[in-house]
Amino acid sequence: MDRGWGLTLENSDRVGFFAKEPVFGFNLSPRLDHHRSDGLMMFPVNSGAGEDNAAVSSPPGGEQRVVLGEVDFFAEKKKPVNGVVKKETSHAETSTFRDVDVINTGLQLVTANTGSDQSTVDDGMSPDSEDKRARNELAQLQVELERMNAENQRLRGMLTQVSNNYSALQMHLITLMQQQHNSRADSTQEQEVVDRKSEETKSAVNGGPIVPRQFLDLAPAAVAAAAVSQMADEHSNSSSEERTLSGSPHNNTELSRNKRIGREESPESEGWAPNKALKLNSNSTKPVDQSAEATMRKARVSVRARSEAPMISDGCQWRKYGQKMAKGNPCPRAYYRCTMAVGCPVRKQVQRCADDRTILITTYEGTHNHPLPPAAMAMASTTSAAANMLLSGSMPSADGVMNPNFLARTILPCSSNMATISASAPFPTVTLDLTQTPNPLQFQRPPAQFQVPFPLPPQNFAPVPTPSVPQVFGQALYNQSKFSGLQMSQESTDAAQLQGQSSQHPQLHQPQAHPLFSDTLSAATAAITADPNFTAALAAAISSIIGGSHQNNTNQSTPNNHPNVNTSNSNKSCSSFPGN
DNA sequence: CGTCTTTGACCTGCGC
DNA sequence: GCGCAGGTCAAAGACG
Repeated sequence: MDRGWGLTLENSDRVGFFAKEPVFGFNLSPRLDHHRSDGLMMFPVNSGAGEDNAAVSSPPGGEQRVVLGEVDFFAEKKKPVNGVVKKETSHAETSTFRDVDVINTGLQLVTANTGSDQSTVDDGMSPDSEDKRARNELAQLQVELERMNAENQRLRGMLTQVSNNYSALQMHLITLMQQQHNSRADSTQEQEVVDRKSEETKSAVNGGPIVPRQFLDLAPAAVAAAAVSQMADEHSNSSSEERTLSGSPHNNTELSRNKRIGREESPESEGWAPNKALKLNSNSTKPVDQSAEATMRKARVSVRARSEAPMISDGCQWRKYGQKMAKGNPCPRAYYRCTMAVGCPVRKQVQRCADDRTILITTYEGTHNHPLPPAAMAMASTTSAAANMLLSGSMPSADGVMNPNFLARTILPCSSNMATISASAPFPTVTLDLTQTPNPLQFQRPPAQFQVPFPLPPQNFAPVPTPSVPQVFGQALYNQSKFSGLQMSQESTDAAQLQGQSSQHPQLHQPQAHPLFSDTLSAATAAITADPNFTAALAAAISSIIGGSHQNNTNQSTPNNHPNVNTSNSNKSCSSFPGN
């Protein structure tokens, strides 16, 4: 190496080539401060500007570059033209070294090139040179593509790991909450009996009615279950005091329902095969995950849309398992369960509205426990987001009283005709009405205080089968040719907005007061649905899905026909349960 | 033959 | 306790 090629690492982020003499017509243009005491010249390649570039490769001719990992060397060369050395443009791009091995590899490439006989180097203008240059660039592009693919794989792996960790942490949190809840249950129960007797005595003395108290559901369920049960309790006519004590109807209901759920969804039972043993084992303690699942199943999302079809296509596979005539509705109600995976707990009920039979009411319940096809993801994620937010938002206030208005504002801050929350139903239900005509004045961003400022989950990646990942509603939009771009762009926009709000408005974290608000994934997804633009897109997509197969439906929301979204405090939506 | 739908029976919660 | 209503099961039939 008479030419003195070498590589110098001055420090961790500074690297350059040095040479004793110009090589192959390249003017390495060392800066004065890069001359070394030993006669070598230092050519830093760590600059973003063009003047500090010092990269060499051969053959000369055209723009040459040597790609060393993240490093992109551009040559500043002087090409003889009619005996005049003409300086061509050069510029540097990324020059951040990450791996010395990569640097060494690149160095070998450079030295190998520079070690070739100069006679083999043409003037860079011949067809061979053009072809070679093109091949070089193609090879470089391929290297870059491989590097990007590797990076993509790495990011996907990280995403999967994060999702798994999130699920594990969530389950751990629920378990801890459960243990803490159970540990306090005994002492609390005794204390509540004392308190109750004290209150009864007080009421008897005052002659006033006994005010129903809000008790935590002492059933072995997560706090979320308690909160939702409270919600149901609040709208029940009977006194919660009786239920809190022994043999309360409500707790019997919970136990019975959980018992049924345990029969249907316990890990021991495969799929929907009945499990008589579990059915009879009414005293068995149900696992925490079953309680959580039971809680999730309580929340429902009802979608009203106009359709002549017996069922809207949401991308999932369903199997009908029952049909009943509901009171007050001449149209039968059909019961479906998801058959895309064995044991998927998601069910839906389909029924036509009694008032307007062109309206199809689809009520979703539960969360898919399996990856969803792209066509099903939009529907799934949105309904699950609504359900999750319903559960997360159904937190008692400091005084223990539920506020349904808070729920309505939280889930769909701008919803009025579009979405309502029925807390009086046996299950907390969010109803998305996609049959309304639009009101452009209502398409404004929701009040900031009702937005949940959490970063968005990376839902644009391949679906990761995490049990708690919101999956229920609306992902039929996802990747369906008409709407994939719509939803993805909306999500990214919302992600940026939400993240920005998160950093700029720390007070918006107030809803995190309850542990379930730490469920950032669901909350974030709920925040997406809280965005009127998203709900509009959702409504448009669902309507279009329906309309796509039934072109005769003209009075429905389309991408150009957004439904209304504003606030409603309606406590009694036109749900799919006319009898309620 | 396997899958899906139909449909009557059964279970459970809740109101009276 | 009884009846009603919602929800589910499971056998039977239909279908490809």
